[in-house]
Amino acid sequence: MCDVSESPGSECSELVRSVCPPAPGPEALHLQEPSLLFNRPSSFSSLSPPQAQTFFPFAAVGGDFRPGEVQAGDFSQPKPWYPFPGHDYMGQVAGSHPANLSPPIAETREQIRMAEVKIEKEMRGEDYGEVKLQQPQFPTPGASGLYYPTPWPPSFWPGLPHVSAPCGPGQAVPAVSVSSSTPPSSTSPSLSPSPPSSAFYSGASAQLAPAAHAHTAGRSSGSSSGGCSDSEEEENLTTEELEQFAKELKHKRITLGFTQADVGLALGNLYGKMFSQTTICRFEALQLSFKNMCKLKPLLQRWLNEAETSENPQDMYKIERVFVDTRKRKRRTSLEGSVRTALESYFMKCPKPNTLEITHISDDLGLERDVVRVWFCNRRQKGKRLALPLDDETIEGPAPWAGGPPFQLSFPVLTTPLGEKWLAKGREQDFICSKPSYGSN
DNA sequence: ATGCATGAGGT
DNA sequence: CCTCATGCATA
Repeated sequence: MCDVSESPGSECSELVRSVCPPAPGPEALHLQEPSLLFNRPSSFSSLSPPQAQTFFPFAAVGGDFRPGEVQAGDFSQPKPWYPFPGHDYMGQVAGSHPANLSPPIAETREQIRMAEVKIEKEMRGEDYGEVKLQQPQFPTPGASGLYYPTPWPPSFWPGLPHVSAPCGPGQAVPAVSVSSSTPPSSTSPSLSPSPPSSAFYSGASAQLAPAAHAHTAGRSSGSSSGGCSDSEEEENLTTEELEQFAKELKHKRITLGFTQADVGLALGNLYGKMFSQTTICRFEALQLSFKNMCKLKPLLQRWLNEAETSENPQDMYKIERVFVDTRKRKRRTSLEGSVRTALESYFMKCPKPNTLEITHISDDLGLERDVVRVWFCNRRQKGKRLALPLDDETIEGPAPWAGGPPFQLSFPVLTTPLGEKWLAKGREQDFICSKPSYGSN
């Protein structure tokens, strides 16, 4: 297939051009019922009943494409080639100012490392030196949603072949390079009553270290939970196992009164590798790559085990961890709805624009090139991890965005969220933006 | 919960 | 420049 890069400036550019009207009014979305766009086998609907799982090939999860929230108002320009409903973007106001006030205290090994190794590079004129306090969240036993009835449909495809060796050699998370030191400033501004914050990096890290390289590579038969003797047993987990575990994790976490952030911190406290609320959230929501899920599962499993057996998990896991990141992060760009729409349009036409195209787009929309580039990267990433249920096309035809849909799946569509994401992921499907041959196939 | 960003590791 | 893992900031 052809990759954009191979046909530079050709189709993509044109597409882009056609897709994008002059800067001001790029919104050109044609709202359609996703269901009309793709023929989803009936199995689909039957499988994802209550939660109206969207079969939307793209981020059905939130922000972007929410089939249900399509606002017809905005996009009045019918663009037949645009197969997706416009996502709505709630008034996102960019009025954030990172006001920071606490003295910088680098604590995370990452942060520390970065701080020294990296020093902000490009801050356009206005940079916002922001220091962030990672404020621990209190265990709000109900806050995050006490219950999650999510009846996930049983996934019916066995272990994904392509992901058999999930935790590939690729990027193992360096278990914990926490090693050295940087003694945490054991300040405990938060709630935890007991954490020996020192234990944070020191001991714990060691445990994981091996994991990093351990990667139980191969696909032996997976012992899904206790498998690897080593620290990590991410072997060949099946999607079912992961799904189940994620559910279990969430349930127990909530039951125990922990927030996602708590868990993330706990992992750091216990095993040296800390994670953010975001990551835990994505894990529970199965929004991580299969490989990533496999990698994290063992850690979470351990946390869970400990949390369950511990009499006073609260103490053990709630560790205050407040650090300040000295790094300066570029202020988060808040793209306007119309701009986003335009980007989406471009994306549909060409998910992988080349340099020139990116420049063109950024120009057209009046955005920084980098913003556009990153946007596309993120969009692609999202597209991969979320959905793409019918990636059959990937195999037999043009990418969904390249052409028109109605594909007939040769096998039951994956209905579980996991399946969709992971399948897509496992296939490593690549985007193709050169052929605007709609309906080809 | 998720949008935009960073950075490591690959090509 | 990309992918991927991950996280800050924010809706």
